[in-house]
Amino acid sequence: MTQINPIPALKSSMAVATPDCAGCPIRHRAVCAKCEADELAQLEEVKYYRSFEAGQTVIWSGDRMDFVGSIVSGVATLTQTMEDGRRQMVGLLLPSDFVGRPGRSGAAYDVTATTEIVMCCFRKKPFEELVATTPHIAQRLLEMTLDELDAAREWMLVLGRKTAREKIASLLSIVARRSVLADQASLKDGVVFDLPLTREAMADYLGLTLETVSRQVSALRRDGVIQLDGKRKVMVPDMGRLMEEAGDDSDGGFLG
Amino acid sequence: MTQINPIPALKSSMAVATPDCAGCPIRHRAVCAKCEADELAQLEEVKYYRSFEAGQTVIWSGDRMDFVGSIVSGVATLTQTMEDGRRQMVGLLLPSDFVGRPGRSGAAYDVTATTEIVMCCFRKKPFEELVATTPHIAQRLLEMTLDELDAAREWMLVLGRKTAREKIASLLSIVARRSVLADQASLKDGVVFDLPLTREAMADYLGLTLETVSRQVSALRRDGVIQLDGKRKVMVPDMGRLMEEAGDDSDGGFLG
DNA sequence: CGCAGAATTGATACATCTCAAGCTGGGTGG
DNA sequence: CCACCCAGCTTGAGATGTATCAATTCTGCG
Repeated sequence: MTQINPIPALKSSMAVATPDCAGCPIRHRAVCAKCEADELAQLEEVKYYRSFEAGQTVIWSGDRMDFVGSIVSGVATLTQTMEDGRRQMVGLLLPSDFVGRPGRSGAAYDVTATTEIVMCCFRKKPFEELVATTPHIAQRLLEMTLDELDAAREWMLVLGRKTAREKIASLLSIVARRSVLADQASLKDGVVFDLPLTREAMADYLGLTLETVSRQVSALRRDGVIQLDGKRKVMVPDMGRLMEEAGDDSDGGFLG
Repeated sequence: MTQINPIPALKSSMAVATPDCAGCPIRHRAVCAKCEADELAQLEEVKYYRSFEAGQTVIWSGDRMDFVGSIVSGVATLTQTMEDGRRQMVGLLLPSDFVGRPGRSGAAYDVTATTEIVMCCFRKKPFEELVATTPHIAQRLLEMTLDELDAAREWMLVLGRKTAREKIASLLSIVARRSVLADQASLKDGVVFDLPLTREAMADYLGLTLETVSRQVSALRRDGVIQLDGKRKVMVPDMGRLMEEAGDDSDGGFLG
């Protein structure tokens, strides 16, 4: 089903087409961020690129996983599904995020590409050995896992205690902040970014129905908190206002 | 406010009164689980015990943290609070769980003792150095963080998609499983354990109001899924039944 | 152009929240 | 020793936010 492209056939982005760590767009933020040249060389021996189309499933929960890796470009999601079909997204994977758990054989969640994505994969066994022998990799992996844990806990507050409107505002606010970090967006007087999620995906993330998501997005637009351009582009004229709507303290260290 | 007891004054448990790693009840499950004798010796140099009474706050969110550590006995909680007072519990800390984040100066959450607890604390600075130089500690910390991340993600499903009744059943089921692991409970035909949480704390964990928690606990008792003995002791005659009520797949690998 | 997937909007149902009384049990002081 | 007290808990009745069911209306694309 999932075809393997050791050297990915990319449509547009040539930057990733050359699988050389030096020019990698996520070099300084991914699991390899702390690596020295020799350590990178070791990683390059067990690495390969793989791309997935929008909508494609990267791994099914429970499947054997023979690789771990980083998102190089695009957006993927981590979801959990109950027997009766109820679904909850438990992670939003953006460029530089890590996929997979060293030391576990099977995938714990469904991983799905929501846009076309390119992944930098490492064969699992040798990568685990590198984690054990290369402190720079182990340290970075710990840092990233701790960050993910914080993000998951922030999300628990969103899911457990926030209203539908606050949930939408929280999601937009988080994606906006990460977009600015990745410099994929501009900050001028406002912030503009792509939100590559359908209403249904947003609902799965927020523990809502897609109808409620639609209503609340419309309400935020009516109230001037956000502007929409087409289906995917979001403009936030005033980040402070958005974060107020999210129920977060004033600026959360984002501005100033 | 928080008094320091380098050698804790314990009422009953003499096992912990001697701060010697060899006889430590969490020796094989805590952050030190993988350490060799020499590594333990290094840890012992920067470790001290500290105890907190039930209800006492261990750390306030935002406070400077000069230590990290393990829960030796008792139960503590990690909570997040919004400006308007809404609260969400984001972690339940049981014996062997780790408190604090290496590499961060301030606490991100409120940590509160819900029973009397004993902590094995490590001075933060030297502990961070040990993490950097002792792979066995760094590896174990990564393992534990990954486990916590999984737990947080499981909790996201509970918060986002489960009904009030399923939420209660999920909480009981999780505490029951951990109690069995810690052998603090018996399994015979059923499972018995202490639930050291008030209705309000349960509500904060589950994203419910305390009234809804009370109603659903009563309903589960009426339906014979659980039995209560006093305010804290819970009996589960049939774990499979409880897990069905939680919406989890049949036995989740717990039985058989 | 016209189709299909995605999004919006409306009307109603229902689970949980909110507000408000009581209850219970363990500790305390008269 | 018993009455009181109080935090924690239970129960009830009504309010409300979100889900559910059901049409439409967009939007991109073949």
